[in-house]
Amino acid sequence: MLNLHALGTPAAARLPASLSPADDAWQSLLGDLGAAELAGLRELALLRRLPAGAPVFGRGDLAAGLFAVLEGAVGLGQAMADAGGFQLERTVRGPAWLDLASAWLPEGHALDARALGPACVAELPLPALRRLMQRHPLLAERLVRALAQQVRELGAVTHDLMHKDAEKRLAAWLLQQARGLTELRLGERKRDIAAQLAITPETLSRMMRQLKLKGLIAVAGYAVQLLDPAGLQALAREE
Amino acid sequence: MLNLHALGTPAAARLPASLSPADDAWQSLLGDLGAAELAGLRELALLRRLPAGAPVFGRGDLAAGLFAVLEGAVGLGQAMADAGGFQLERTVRGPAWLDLASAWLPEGHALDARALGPACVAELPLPALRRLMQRHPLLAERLVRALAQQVRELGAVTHDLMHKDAEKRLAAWLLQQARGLTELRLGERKRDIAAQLAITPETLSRMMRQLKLKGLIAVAGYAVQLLDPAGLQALAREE
DNA sequence: CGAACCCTTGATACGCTTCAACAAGAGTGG
DNA sequence: CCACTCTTGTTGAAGCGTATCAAGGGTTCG
Repeated sequence: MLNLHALGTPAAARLPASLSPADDAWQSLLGDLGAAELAGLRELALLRRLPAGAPVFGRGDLAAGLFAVLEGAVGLGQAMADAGGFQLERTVRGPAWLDLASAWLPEGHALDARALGPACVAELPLPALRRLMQRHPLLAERLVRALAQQVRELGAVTHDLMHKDAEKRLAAWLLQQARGLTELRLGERKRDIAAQLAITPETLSRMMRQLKLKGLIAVAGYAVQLLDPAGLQALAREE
Repeated sequence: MLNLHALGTPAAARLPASLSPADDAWQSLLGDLGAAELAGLRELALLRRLPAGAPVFGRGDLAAGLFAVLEGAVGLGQAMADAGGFQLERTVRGPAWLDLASAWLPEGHALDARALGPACVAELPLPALRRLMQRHPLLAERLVRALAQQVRELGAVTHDLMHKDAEKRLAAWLLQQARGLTELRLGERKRDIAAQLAITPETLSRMMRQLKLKGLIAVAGYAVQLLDPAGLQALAREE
């Protein structure tokens, strides 16, 4: 959803050279901000560059700040008992918020987070951010808006889980990933896509074949063509 | 979750008589606030007293403010084509927030809302609230906290839908409703409870019988006793 | 080359829904 | 007061959707 600026960043050309590369990320996370707000964010953000597989935070850890993925992808899920395993629940592809909510709550983080590839993660420590919010009401409002956006998205996810079967969810997911184009490249392992759709890899494989047989898509490895976007849309719609 | 203050309101005795009855509601929605913030809220809130079945807002309607249920219960779901039908997705039992998010987003409300019984609903118009937030940063922070709480709860719901079967969800729901007590009264039709658990009424009936046969609960109509809360907890836990 | 992944495919099992029938109130009107 | 109808909850039988288990083929990498 917020990945629009990830590739081209046409706005970057117009920004003064003094701005750090993370500034575009803040723009796409919080919308347009004034120079003062950006400077404040840049000053208080703790940037961490992580290798693939590195943990970002753990379930139950006390959250000292807000977390965002600036580059790369981070997985949210549950670490398994055996050290290597990781039951993925959602992947966050930068730039996007990773955990906006936990810092405000006493329970700490709800899930484990670990880098899926090399990634750059920012943490905004809560006390400092709070002060910045008091000086810049615009920033506070933008945070509220970002939280509202997350509420909306999570609500849509629960709705889909309750009312759409696997095929419908896959159709909707393909359309969302394609963002209007008719061709798309799967950016992660199919088993991870399956995890996000709350189905098994086997079922995902079968559903892909179904859509192929129905002439709605063409699949070649990790490249997918949407042959009939309108048909997919109709399929994805409920009832 | 926030219903704790709904019945006893032991704090009410300590408040000056000048405070409107809605003040306790604001306290339980936003936490302790100063007199100035409360006065501001009381001034800008639009209160509506609704008869059973009255619509509160509709899917797609532009949201002009934040909505909260002060008294009674409001259902969130989808109105059916035939005028009477209503596919319930979640019920909000006052005092609790009904829709904190939509006002900040351009898409409007995500679901239809209608009173399930006689209810009292408050709307906080966004422009006025925004001004109030700028004068009272504490209020802004409390709103952020409330949104974070919703993100947390919705995340838990999706997690449960993905990883828990019907029996586990029912066990968890019973424990949550009982709030530590060992006896509880079902406050709504069983089919509505089933809708919230994303199962059919038939399955709910069968699951209740299952739990009864396992000796975990005793059921008599709408009265339920938790005979073995620890056992329920163990059942509700995943794996 | 083998080893370790990943994806696919098939057979089978299980959970839940759907459909149909029935019992138990609550209201209504004769 | 008794039929009559509506609504709700319960129960059973059958069927659909998805998971699970097991096997095979394709890559990549040591």
